[in-house]
Parts: sequence; C-alpha cells; structure tokens
Amino acid sequence: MKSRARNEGEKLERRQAILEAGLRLWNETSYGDFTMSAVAEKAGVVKGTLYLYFETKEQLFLALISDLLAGYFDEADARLEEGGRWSKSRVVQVLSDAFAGRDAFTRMLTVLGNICEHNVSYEQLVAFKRLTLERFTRTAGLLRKRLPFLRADAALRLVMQLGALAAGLAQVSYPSPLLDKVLELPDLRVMRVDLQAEFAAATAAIVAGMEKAR
Amino acid sequence: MKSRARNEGEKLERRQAILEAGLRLWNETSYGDFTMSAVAEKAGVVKGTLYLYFETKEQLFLALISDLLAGYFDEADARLEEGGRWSKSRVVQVLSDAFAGRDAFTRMLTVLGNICEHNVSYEQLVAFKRLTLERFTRTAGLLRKRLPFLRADAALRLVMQLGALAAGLAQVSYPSPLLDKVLELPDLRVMRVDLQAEFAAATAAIVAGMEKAR
Amino acid sequence: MKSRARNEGEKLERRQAILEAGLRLWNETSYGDFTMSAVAEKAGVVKGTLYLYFETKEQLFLALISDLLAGYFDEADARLEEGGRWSKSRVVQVLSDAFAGRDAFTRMLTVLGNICEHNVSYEQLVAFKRLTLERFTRTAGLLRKRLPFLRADAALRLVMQLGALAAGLAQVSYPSPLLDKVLELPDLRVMRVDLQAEFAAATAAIVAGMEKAR
Amino acid sequence: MKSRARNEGEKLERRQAILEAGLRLWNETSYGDFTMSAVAEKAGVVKGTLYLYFETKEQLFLALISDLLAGYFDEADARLEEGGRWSKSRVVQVLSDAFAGRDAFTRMLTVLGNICEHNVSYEQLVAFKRLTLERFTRTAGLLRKRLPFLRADAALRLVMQLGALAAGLAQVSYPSPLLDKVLELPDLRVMRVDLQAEFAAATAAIVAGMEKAR
DNA sequence: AATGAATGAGGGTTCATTCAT
DNA sequence: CATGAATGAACCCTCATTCAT
Repeated sequence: MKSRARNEGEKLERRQAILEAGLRLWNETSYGDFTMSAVAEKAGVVKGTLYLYFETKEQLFLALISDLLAGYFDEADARLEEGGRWSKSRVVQVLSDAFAGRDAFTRMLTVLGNICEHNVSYEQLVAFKRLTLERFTRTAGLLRKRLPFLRADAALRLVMQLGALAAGLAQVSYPSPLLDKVLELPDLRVMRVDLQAEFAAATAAIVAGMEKAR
Repeated sequence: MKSRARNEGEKLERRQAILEAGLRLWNETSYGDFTMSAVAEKAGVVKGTLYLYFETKEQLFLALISDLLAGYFDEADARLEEGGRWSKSRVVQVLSDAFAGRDAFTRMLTVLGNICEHNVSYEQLVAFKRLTLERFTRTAGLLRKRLPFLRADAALRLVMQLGALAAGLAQVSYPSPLLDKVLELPDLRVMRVDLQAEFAAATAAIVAGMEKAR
Repeated sequence: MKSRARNEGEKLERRQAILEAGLRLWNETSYGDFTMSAVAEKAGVVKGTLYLYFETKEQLFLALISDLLAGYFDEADARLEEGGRWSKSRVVQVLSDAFAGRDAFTRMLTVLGNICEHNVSYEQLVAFKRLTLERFTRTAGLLRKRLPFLRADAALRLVMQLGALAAGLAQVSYPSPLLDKVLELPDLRVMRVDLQAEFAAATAAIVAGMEKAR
Repeated sequence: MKSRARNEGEKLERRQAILEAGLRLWNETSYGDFTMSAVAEKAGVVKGTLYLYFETKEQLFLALISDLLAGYFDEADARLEEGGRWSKSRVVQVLSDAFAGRDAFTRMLTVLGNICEHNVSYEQLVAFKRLTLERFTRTAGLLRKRLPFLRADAALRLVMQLGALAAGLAQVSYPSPLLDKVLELPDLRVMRVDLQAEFAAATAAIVAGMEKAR
C-alpha cells in the first residue's frame, strides 16, 4: 500500500483501512497474537506507519473496539426505533439479535479490561468511556420507550448489566480450538454456551424481574 | 527454600506453597506483571523449580483459579445448606455475599478466557472444566432446594448465567489506577460499578424473572 | 510557514530560521532529544523541508556549531582588540569571560566528536575544519599581540589546547538532572565543576607555564 | 559460549568476558554502532544473556569505562610510586605515557557525558562517580609527593583539569576515517592532534604554571 | 529435587530519510 | 519550494522455558 493519503479524508480512509486490517487479524487470532507486526502485515504497511495513526498498540485496539461497539449499538438502536407493537420479548429479541455475526465484538469485550490497564492515555480512556456511556444512555432511552415500566436509572442500569452479561458470556462462548475439543466430551457438552441464546434467556429473565419489581 | 520435597506429601506441600505465593502476587499485580520470575521470587524459589510442579505458566494459573473457584463455591454451598426460612432474596444475598473479599477470584475471571486459549494441555483443560461443572452442578442442586420453582436444567443454567454475569461485572469493577482516575470525572462517575451490588441486583432480577416464567 | 523562498536571499533567511529553531531546541534538550521532527516543529516547518536546506541531521548540527563557534570567537577577538594595558590575567579573563552565557556552545563541544564521525560529507567536514582553523589562527594572532612571549606555533597550539580544555570541561560541567542529584552528595560535591572558573584557572596556569618555558 | 557459569567466580568471569567482548567491539566501532546485538555477537552469546549481567546498555558501558579508567590510573599510580629522582618533567612524562595504547579509554571519555544522561540508575552513577573521585584522590596524593609545591586542593584540581584536558583532546585526536582524509589536506594538517604529545605539552605548562603561582 | 544461567524469538517503538503529491 | 505520509532498519529489552550442573 504505497499510495499516500494526501488529505484529511484520505488519512481517515487509511486509518480505517488499518483498523479493518486489525479487525481481520482479530478474527483470526487471539489477543496474544495480535501484534503490531501482524497488523502491519495484514494492512500491507510497514510497522512504523501504524504509529502515524495510533500512538500505541492499545490505542489502536481501543479504536477497534469503539467501532465495534458503535456497530452493535447502531443496529440495536435502529431496530428499537422501528414501529409496530412492542413487547418485552421483542425487545429481548432485538438486543440479542444484534449480537449475531458480531463475534469480533463480543470476543473483544473479553480483553477490554486488560487493555485499559496499560499504555492508554488519560484522554484516550476518557474518550472511550464517554463514548460508551453515550451509547449506553441513548439505548437506555430507547428501552424506556419500549418498556414503559422502566425508570431512567433502571434503564441505564439494565444496559450496563446486559453489557457485563455479554462480556461474561463471551468469555466462555468462544472456545479456542483446544477448548472446543474438550467440550466435545459427552459430559462436558453441557458447558457449551451459545452466546445469543444464553444472552436472550438471561435478558428475558432480567427484564421480567425488573418489571415485577416495578 | 533449599530443602527437598522427598515424598509425595512434601511435593504437594511445595506445590501448594507455590500456589500461595502466586496468589499473593496476584493480589498485588495485574496479569501483565504476573511473571514466572515474580512468582518464583515470592515463593522463595528459583524459576526452574516452578516447572517441576507446573508444566506451563498457564497451568499454574489454572491451578490458582481452581482453588479460588472452590473457595467461592465452598462458602456459597455451606451457606445454602444452612437452615431457616428461605426466600429468593436470601438466596440472592448468599450468592452475592460470597464474593465479599474475593477480589482475587473475580479479577481472575477476567483473564480466564485468555489463559485457556494457550499453552494448556487437553488433560488440564478437561480437568478444569470438569471441576467447574461439578461445582456448578452441586450448587445448582442446592439452589433447587431453596428455590423450588427451578427445574434441573434451569438451575444449572442459572448458575452458568450468574458465573458469566460475575465475570462480566468483574471486567469493569476493578479499574486500573488510570481508569480509576477517569471515573472520577463527574459525568463518568455513573460508570463505576460495585460488583457485589450490581451482581445482587441482576441476580434478583434473573431469579424473579425465572420464577415468573415458571 | 508556507511561504516559499523564491530567491537566494530568502533561501538563506529560511535556512537561518531553521538554524535558530535548532538552537532554541538545543537550549532545551539534550542530544538524545534533538530530533529532526523536533527541529521541524520548532521551526514551524515540516520535516521534509529540513532536507531542502541540510542534507543530513549532522550537517544541520554542524552548521549550528559553526555559528556558535563564530559567536564565541567574535566576542573573544573583539575584546582582544580593545586598547589599554594587557597582562596575562586580562587575557585569561577575556577568554573565559567569552564563555559566559554560551552554554549552548560549550554543551555542543561535548557532542562534536560523535557528530563528525557520521553522515557528514567530505566537503562539509573540510569546510568546518577550515572555519575552525581560520578562527583559531586569527585568535592566535591576537594572542601574540597581547602575550608577546608567544611564538607563532605556540600561539596556535595554545588556542587548540584551550579548545580541548573547554570541550573536556564541558563534558563534566553540564550534569543531567540525575547526575545533578548525584553531585549533591556531600562527598561528591567536590566533583562539581564550574566551567568558567576551571577554565580560567587552567588557562592561567598554561599561559604562565608557556611564558616560563619561553 | 554455551558453558554455564556455575558459581560466583565463574559468573564474574563471564561478566568479564562480556566486558572484553564489549571492549573489542568498542575498538572497532563508534558509539553509534555499539549496540547490544553487536556486543552479544562478539561475546558469542545471545542478547538476553547480556541482561543477566547488566541491567541496561548504559550500565554495561559504565562498567567498561570503569575498567579502563582503573587501568589508566593503575599504571600512572604504579609509576608515580617508583623510586629515583623526581622532576616536573618526569611526572608529566608518566601521566602522558600512561595514555599510550589506551585509545579505547580516551575515546570513551568522549562519550561519557552522553551516557550518564540516560538509563543509568542513581546508584550506578553514584558508584561510578565515587570510583572516579577515589582514583582522582589517590593520584592527587601521589602527585603531591612528587610535586611538593602542590597543596591538597590544588593537586585534586590538577587531576580534574588533566582529566578534562584528556577528554577534550580525545575529541579531536581520534578522527573517523573521513576526518582522517580531511586532515590530509595540506592546510589542515596542522589540525591533527597527537593526544599524548599535546597532553604532555599542556600538562607541562599547567604544572609549571601552578608552581609559579605557588 | 533443585538450581539459575542461558536461550531465542519476538515485543513495541523510534527516527532519519525519501518521494509522491 | 514545500509537504508529510510512508518507509525500513534497528533499537533496547522481556520472558517463558530449557538443561547442564
């Protein structure tokens, strides 16, 4: 990729191209193998170039996760704004459906904590947390429209709990090849977790419980 | 610690001493600083010695988490077996109380996924998953006694969901020093999570929801 | 600084502006932090532009040192040409006074050797050495007028020795922050060196010795 | 070099072997090419091994220079303790003779300042400065015996000034191949400096001057 | 059984320089 | 003439693991 990004727009494109390369890599490997060398290679770029667009590996990663986060909430929000009759189960469906095909996102939730511990600047972290909060808040607002029994603070809390739930389920839902083999043992098959299904079930329970609690 | 472990019993003791050293280290540092050198130093032993008792770093870590896991469930189970009147809220209380003072455990849930992906043998992983399943099952059984509306499969599912929830909440509950500073910003304070409280709330909702669904 | 230098004069001006920026930077940082990016930034210019005026970093540095060298000798020479009665001690005074406020110069002597070893062209080096020799010779001539016992070769030798002395003293006179702290230890305080004072003392001794040797 | 250093003595030997490799490298290259990879290669050892013996590159370098410093002063001191009649010129001779064959040492003086600025710990720097002061003091003591007109403080000052002189002369005495070619030009030949000769001349002058000043 | 010196492969990052625009 | 994105080579250093002792 020798062509140069000449203006602001092209710089953004290049940045995006790097992120896409990072995403492709992430889809193939675990965090341990997510190295800057590998990202550079995937992007057809030299390692140093990466540092023109991202100050550290962690910042790149944070940008990646920000995009994926936005992707999930964009879809969920869009569907929450659709018309028709709304029931609890439809809400649950929407929220869990939005995970479909977003393995990269959910797997990333898994390592998020570890990333934020190192090599990210205060400003970057603030920006990321603000972004997260913003999306949480927006979605919480939509949820209140669809689930009128929710109060404002309960709605935000619900989103945060669902986020944690998704992150936790992700931990066990994406077995490494080895774990995958392990879970083929008859007695262990029950430990297999289908993120979407389990998320839907737990979410349904939480929502139902919240309504009951009023 | 130059004395040699001459028999099986002494070997086990030494192994346990290493694990305790590892735990002490884990209480002081993050996964990034959890190096074999550091464990060895804490144990008053030399790096090579570690490999007489654990094939890899990950196996050591898995042993550590197994102990902590057992610790949590030992407490929860013991309290679930106590007498008196049982209500949903008492169950919830017991489950969330058992997290108190178990930061090492919850923090470890955070990195569990990443560990299991690398450098652990098939047998080790089988053993770990079997152990987990065993504890899950036992506790699920106790829960059925305390929450009679639960069916067998629902009880196990509940335990797994709660496990995921705890892991997910842990991700956001143990901020690094930097993140801690970030979360002092007034607008971001709401992103702070108290693992026990949030776990209790979500668990209550899930349990309530499950009862309703019958 | 987007305006273009259209003619020879403007090119020289721009070149000078870069050198001044380099000097400002040098006054703030050590050689390790003297990067082309930093120079460019200080000059309000882009990295590539630097290379329109200087072939390499070292050439830029050499130009900088040439200016500073000239500055020192301009002052010393001017004062050596003043009237009045001349004594050895007045000569010594003049030579050491000229260092006052020239930290940038003396600090640069410190790295001169390392620079000349790399990345400078034959022509550049010839030019620099000729410049140096020229200034040495001119000042040596003035010294002969003020210290009549000096012979021509002795005068030049004196200047060269004083140059070396200054360079050597500079090495120890500009402690890094860490070294500065080290030299606060009572027993090490004696290792602190005041360039001007020490230079004056040694110069006085050398001059006296040369007179005695006749 | 696969054999292992088994005990303290052998560790010291290995450490010494690394330093000797470093010295050999230093004799062939400039500081810019003095990399840990190169040292490792010269020592027939892997890069990581170096870090078993030295915490940083700079510490290794400091150890190297400490050895060379000791070497110079060992020789100078030994000769200053010899019997016979002592004159100023014999003292001067001894001090400048001790530089013979010590190019590595004098060249190192050249970069000393730059090294101490980075990546050396407080303790290391203190140790190095104490070592230096110790040798300075010891030699100053011997000088007083040989040059009875020297007072204690003057003797130490003399040593420090001679040190600076040597460092400064070294800067110009070890031309890179390119500079060497430059100094073949007839008009620049006079800029060539013979460290020993020039050091002797300046030292003679300083000593003479100090005597005169009493 | 215990040691700990040595390995080796790579980690992230920096920077002088180039060259397409 | 000026730009600045891209390069590429090297930098120092880390660490899980091995194996001679």
